[in-house]
Amino acid sequence: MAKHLVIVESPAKAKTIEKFLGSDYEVRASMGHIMDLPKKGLGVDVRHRFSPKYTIIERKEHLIDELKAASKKVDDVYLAPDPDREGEFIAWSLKEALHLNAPKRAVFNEITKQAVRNAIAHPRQIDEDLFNAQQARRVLDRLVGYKISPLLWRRVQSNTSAGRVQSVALRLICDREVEVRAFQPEEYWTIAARLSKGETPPFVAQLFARVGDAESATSEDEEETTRDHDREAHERALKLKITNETDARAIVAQLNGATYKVARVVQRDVRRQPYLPYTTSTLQQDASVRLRFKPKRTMSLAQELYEGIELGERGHQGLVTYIRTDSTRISSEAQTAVKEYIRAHFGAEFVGPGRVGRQKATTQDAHEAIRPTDPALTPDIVKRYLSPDLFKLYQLIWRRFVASFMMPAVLDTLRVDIAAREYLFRATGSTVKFQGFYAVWPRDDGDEDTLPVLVTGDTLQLRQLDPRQHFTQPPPRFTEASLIKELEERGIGRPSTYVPIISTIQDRGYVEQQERRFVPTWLGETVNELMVKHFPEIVDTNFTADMERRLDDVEEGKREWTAFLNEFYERLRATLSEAEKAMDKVQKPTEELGEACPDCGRPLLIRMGRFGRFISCSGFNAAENPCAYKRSIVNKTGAACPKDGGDLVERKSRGRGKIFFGCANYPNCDFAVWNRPLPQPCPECGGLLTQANGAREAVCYGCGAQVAGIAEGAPVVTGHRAVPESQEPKRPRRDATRAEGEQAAATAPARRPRTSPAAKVAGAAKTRKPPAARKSTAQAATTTTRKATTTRKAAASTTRKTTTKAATRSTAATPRRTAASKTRGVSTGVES
DNA sequence: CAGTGAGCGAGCTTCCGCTTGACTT
Repeated sequence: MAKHLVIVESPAKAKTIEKFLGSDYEVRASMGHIMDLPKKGLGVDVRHRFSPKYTIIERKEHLIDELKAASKKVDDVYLAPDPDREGEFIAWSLKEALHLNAPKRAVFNEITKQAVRNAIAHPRQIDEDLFNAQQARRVLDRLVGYKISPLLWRRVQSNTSAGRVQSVALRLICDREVEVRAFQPEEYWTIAARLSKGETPPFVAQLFARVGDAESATSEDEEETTRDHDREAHERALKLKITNETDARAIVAQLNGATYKVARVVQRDVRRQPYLPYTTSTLQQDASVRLRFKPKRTMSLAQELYEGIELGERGHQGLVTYIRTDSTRISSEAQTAVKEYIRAHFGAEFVGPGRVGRQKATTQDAHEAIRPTDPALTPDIVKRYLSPDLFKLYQLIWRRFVASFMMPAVLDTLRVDIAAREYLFRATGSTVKFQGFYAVWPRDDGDEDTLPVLVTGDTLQLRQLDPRQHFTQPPPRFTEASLIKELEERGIGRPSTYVPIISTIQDRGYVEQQERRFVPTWLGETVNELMVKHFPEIVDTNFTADMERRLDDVEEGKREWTAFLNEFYERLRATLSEAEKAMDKVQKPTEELGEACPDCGRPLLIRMGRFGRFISCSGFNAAENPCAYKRSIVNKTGAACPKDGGDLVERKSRGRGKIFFGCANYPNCDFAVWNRPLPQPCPECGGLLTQANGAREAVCYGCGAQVAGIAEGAPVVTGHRAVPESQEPKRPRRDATRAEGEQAAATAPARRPRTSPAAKVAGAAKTRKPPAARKSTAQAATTTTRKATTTRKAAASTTRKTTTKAATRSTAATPRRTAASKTRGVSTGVES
């Protein structure tokens, strides 16, 4: 019989800890919060020190009864929720709900035997200040959400909401949309030269400067002593900007007969540091980019890895540590284990120091980074027990962690400037001199581009000059992953809320996804404008960071939580009453369609409805002879209905608004599918093809044939979506090339200065180079992977931008319940 | 898996953060 009861938050954690503590301890889970403010009503007495009314969370009663019963059977109870604000509140809640007399508070921020035993051996009391900081956070969020939302209901529409986090997320998306709309593409040209030295394979150099423009070329000595950003600034000054075809052709003409001479060769060793282990946010981002998992999918897979997998004879085992964390910290036990693993499998020279991530103001550090629980469980070992997607995610986490404790990679890089008349070309190349963490982690693009051996004064042969037109690109709209990244960097939201935030702004109808990117709706823009105008403090992107600073003071006992709230609420009350007066009721916009109603002849209108825009008769409200004619604005797919040959059109389901595809002749024809129908017929049976696997392949609705490469060979031509999702090109932000059929530049780097549209000079040359340094031949070879260099059709990057708006929109009949005979399918040019 | 608008007036909506299943789309 157990003598002690330990309560933690997560059941998986409970299982692990029970093993550490032995049979005297029973370990149970609270499953997160058990008490909260009531769902209905404010639940806060703003006139009496913000006194909160806490209630047991629905569906938690039964659990609490169980815990209560368990607590009666033991000598003492250890409250061991996470060591952060929320955890302290859960501990307090448990004390209240279970009517505990003198519970002990145990805290550990890593799940290791030593840390857990130590925590149980040295319990403390519930920390009043930490608990108060949570109350302050909770009450502030309640006040913001439950005070502002009702104003929106009255002035905009029902079921809308505002909040400290969601309103900023919406604002980021709206601000970006403004930038995208205001963006003016600028033309620029690059000129690449294919050069060779004697018989060696040719390489590519990019034109980057005109010597005559500079006072003098930088000497090599200066070069080496100048800091990188100074040098870049200098080079920008030299940099040649070609803005039109005439100039480009003129330069090409001059360069065609020129002599190409190596003017300068700079050889340097460059160290590439490994990345830090994953936090929730970085895992979501990386899984999105590398595996194309949505954050929601990533979390659900990660949860499975965390809860444990049946590993044959090894039994049930949790494969990764806790998955909702903001920390890159690694327990010393795990550090020892991974270093030992690296030493044994790669050699001592591969063992690195491990990097320490910077702590941000908002970091709570309650858990370790996301890492494999045991580095010896390699992806290869566990592969047979995992589904393909689970395996991919585990492999990503495993590699990232092991890499983070390996040595930096050392690159032997070469930068070669080539003079031709007064122009300078540049080629860069690099070879891996020491693999370091590249032994387990895919290397970055460009780290293996090589050049022939070149010496100053060498004369080179020009093989080809390649002038190319480009246009600067607008900043990209947010994806789920890039929005999470932005929020995380600003300290907005928590690991457990990144995914729900995305759901919220979609469920409210504030934003929609187009080609995986967020576009605000009319409602979203309207709500955002009202928030920016009337509640600028709340939607200020620094609001949360400021709040956190003040909460720190509360945690440290330097400030009363009620004083903090008082100060905030005074301002909120003032802005609320101001907004109440100044905020007008929003009128939903309507516009003339420019077409007569087929029923009564009055003009048709485009109205804003609950589900977006639709067409209705302006005589809807007429005193005499009112007319209820209406129809939807629909997108055609270009495919025909296999039942009756009607157009298959995009529809939105009720509720969540998930898109499906139905026959335009509904309800006379009820054909509908989830997958997007493709215009081209099945090559096997001539039946209806539908997109599958994110457009990588197609499946025939008729005969079930799977067709690969459909998307590659023949793009969807409905005009609505020229570039299917999975083909969406990764491209440098402002550097899409227009040359059709040519290879685009390397895949987009994570960060590129937005201000510099000039072509990237580096990383263009690809020929063999006699290895300056022999590559390390560690056993790593088997686990080494190479990041596939994605070369995509450059055409795609421009089509995406130019054709998405030139969609073939047409209307199709929407039946009226009363008079189905009046349905019509008329093509209109409805576009904003 | 197929809605939508005005006005009447009732009654409803809403926040963020911590955890998993038990529910049907």
